[in-house]
Amino acid sequence: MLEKAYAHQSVEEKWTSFWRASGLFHAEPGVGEKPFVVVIPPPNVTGALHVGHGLDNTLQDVFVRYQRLSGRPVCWVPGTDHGGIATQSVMERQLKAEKLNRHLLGREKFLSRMQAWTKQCKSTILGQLERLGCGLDWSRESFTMDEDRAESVHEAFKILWEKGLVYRGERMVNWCVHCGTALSDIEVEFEERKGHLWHIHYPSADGSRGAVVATTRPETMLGDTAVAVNPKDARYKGLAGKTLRLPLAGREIKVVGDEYVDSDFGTGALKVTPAHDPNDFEIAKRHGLSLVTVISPDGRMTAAAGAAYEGLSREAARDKVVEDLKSAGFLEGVKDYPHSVGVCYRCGQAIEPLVSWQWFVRMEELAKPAILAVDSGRFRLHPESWTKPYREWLSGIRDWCISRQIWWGHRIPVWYCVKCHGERIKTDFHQVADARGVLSVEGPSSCGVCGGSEFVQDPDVLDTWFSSALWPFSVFRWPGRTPELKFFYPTSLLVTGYEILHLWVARMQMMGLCLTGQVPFPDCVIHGIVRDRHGKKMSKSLGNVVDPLVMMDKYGTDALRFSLLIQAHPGRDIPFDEASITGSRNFANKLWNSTRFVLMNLPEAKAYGVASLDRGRLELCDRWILDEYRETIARARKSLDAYEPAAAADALYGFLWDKFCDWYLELAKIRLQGADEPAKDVVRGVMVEVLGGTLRLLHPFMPFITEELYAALKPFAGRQEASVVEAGLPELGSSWADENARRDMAVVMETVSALRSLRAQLNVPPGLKIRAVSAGGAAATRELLSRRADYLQTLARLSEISHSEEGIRPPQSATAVAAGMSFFVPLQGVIDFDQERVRLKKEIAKAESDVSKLSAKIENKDFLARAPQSEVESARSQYDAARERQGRLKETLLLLGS
RNA sequence: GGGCCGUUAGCUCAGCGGUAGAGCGGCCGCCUUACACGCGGUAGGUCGUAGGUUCGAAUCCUACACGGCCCACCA
Repeated sequence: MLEKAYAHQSVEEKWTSFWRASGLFHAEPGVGEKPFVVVIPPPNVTGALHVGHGLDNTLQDVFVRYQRLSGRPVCWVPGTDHGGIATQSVMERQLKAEKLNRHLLGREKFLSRMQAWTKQCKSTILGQLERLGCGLDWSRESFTMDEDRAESVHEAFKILWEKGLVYRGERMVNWCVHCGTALSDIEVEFEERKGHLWHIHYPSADGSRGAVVATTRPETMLGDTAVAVNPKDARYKGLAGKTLRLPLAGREIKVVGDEYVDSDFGTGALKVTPAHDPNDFEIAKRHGLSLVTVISPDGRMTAAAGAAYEGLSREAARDKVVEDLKSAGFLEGVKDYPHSVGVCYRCGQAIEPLVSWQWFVRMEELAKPAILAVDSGRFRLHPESWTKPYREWLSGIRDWCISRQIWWGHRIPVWYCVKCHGERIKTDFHQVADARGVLSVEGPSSCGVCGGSEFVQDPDVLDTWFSSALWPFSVFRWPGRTPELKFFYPTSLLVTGYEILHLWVARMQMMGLCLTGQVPFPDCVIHGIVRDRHGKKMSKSLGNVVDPLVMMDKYGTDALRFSLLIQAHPGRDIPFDEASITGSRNFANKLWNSTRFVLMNLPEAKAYGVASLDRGRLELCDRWILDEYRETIARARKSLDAYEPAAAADALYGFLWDKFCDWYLELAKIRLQGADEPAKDVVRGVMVEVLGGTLRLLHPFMPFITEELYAALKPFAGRQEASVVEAGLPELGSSWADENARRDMAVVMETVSALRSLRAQLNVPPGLKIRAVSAGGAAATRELLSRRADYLQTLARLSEISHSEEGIRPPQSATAVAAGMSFFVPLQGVIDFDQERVRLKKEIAKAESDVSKLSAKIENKDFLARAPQSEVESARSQYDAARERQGRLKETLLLLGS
């Protein structure tokens, strides 16, 4: 016998090890039909999983288990991502705590510490995924930086190199002075920050007035090499071509005319700092201006900034420049000026645009097939509303900077001959123009140009997203023509959050198309972010982070999963509240107890179910629940097929609780507590069928509890499967649809509700059984209620119910009106007639409002003429019912006297 | 500056062309032998605003307002 309440811990442990040993989620290439294949978005090895991972992986598990349940083999590939900058930063923080840094340690030692950390982190993460119940194919665990994946990376780089799609170029890149590396454009986030706009006077070299420029970054003036004005700006007519004297530096700079300058902004004169601003860099190219680099990659001022500033941080230099300008009389004004600042997506520090030599991937050519794929429907996003932003991003794409000046990652497989380039190649790599690299993984033996034999490898590593972009095929050991690749690729579905749509999804599509000629996955489910209960993003600094493990310990994994899933409407963020987990925990308990109830009523192990049901013995509630069950199966399946698990979860929740437990089981008790064995067997058959099927449908959402309960139920269902996922999806043919049962149950339910409401409002003691006399009504309704008097008696707690042909109201009665009938309830001594009058008046008011609304509708000529016939008929019968109800209520009130 | 999404009961959200729903919270009453992680009852919305389409609109269209997000090189 089951415990009284669901105790999740032991159940979870039991089934976790069962699944691991079962091989249920393992597929072998070439065996059977092609499986449903999903690759996990590999979590970074930076620590533990958060609740966002919980959502992402639960969703995948739902789809995977749903497919498995429907009989299709599945292969869900687990793995982790080395995480580049993010992971290196974690390690650097650890080192700092030990008063160390990576340079003190050296590349070798640093990397071996990284490996150790990664190993530990991987096992934590994979363990947590298992704890979440994820049906992963553990035999296929991959890591973006293991040997097989390294081979994929090298091959991808080689193909891109050979196609001329990867190149080394001198560009202005987004530089993070904190992380010490270049970043791609999409790794820069923009934040609105408080700042100032300074107006600085640049006098003319000939002693005339010159120009005033506006800037938010005064420290960069030390690197100015021009001032630009719009040639159409009347104020500055004739200024272009003149020479100005740069304050503090004393250098002479030219004024150039450039259409880029917006005359309406600031003073209309723009200081040009080509080495530290991307727009200025472009202006400089157009006008052949020189570059003066005043900020170095470590964020400090260079010698070129002048002796007074050299070595100062950017921030300190700003203060000093402002002060110096002020005392020298060049500062014309300053005002508060909030503006957006680009910051590093990993550390949040302001990005410094710097010019250096980096590796890039030409994107335009890669994007074209990806655009085609989404336009032709070969690649679909869910919800569909993400298609447009995705498409537009692809069509405006710019080259991707893939080199990173960190150590943790795939080293760029390019080597340089020291003899050809000189010793500088070893130390000053990023400043060496046009270095000619040789593509090689292990290093070439001799230089094709000079025959030299000393080579140095490119010191940089690839952007972590480069290896991520290959993930859907690298996990199957592409470029090897492995059986796995052949069988499992392309994959079936990708599930991920919208925040990495560009960073990851788009790049997988592009790389997949370029390198394998196929869309790596035809469907992509985009989910939202898990936020705190007020809709705020979770962050450590706000202290609103929810730890999924704590939630699992406290409420159970199924409760956590279900509460996330039932809120995971397509593409929407989820406001996470502990209260919603409580609700799901309660649901799990409801499921547990309803199964317990069913089991208590199954005396012997035999194959109960729809197949062995004597249909001739079914009564109203049986036919009704089977009809509802049939509809629920259809709705849940339809929603799951459309990748909308929340709608499916909602349908199942409502069915199990509100229909099966609150109505069916209550009515089932009548026969179960009786002595008619064949009747009991009918109920048992229905209960086992409906509950068993519901457990199966719920399994993708709540895998643990459903395994446990199904295991307990299956001896009574004639089932042998070791796991519920092998049991198949429930099905019920159209012959089980039953409009009559639906209609009749509606009458029963309406009547029961009316009687219960009457009892409660008149404070009839719950334990007291009351008598009811019905009057009026259609013959069919009367017949139904008399046939199913047992339902009314049980659910409304009636001692008896009789019908008065004459419609005589017993004295001292309260009256309920439902289903076109009156129900008189004699309540001598219990009833308070004042209260009864109030209650009736309230009901009359409601009925009157219904009547007037409906009469307006059915008297509307346009409605009658143009609305579909079925609609008109339905409105008419609704009107009749409301009229009838209104009449009965009024009559009753009249009898009571007002 | 573009684009996307949202605005429905006190809170969090479903519904997306036929007289407004759920969960939580509130209130009233119940330990009715599966479940107090429960049961019954009940209050509470002119569905952001203004127009339009339609016999009929929370649901479709157009503006606007207010949130949020994404993209964009405005000092």
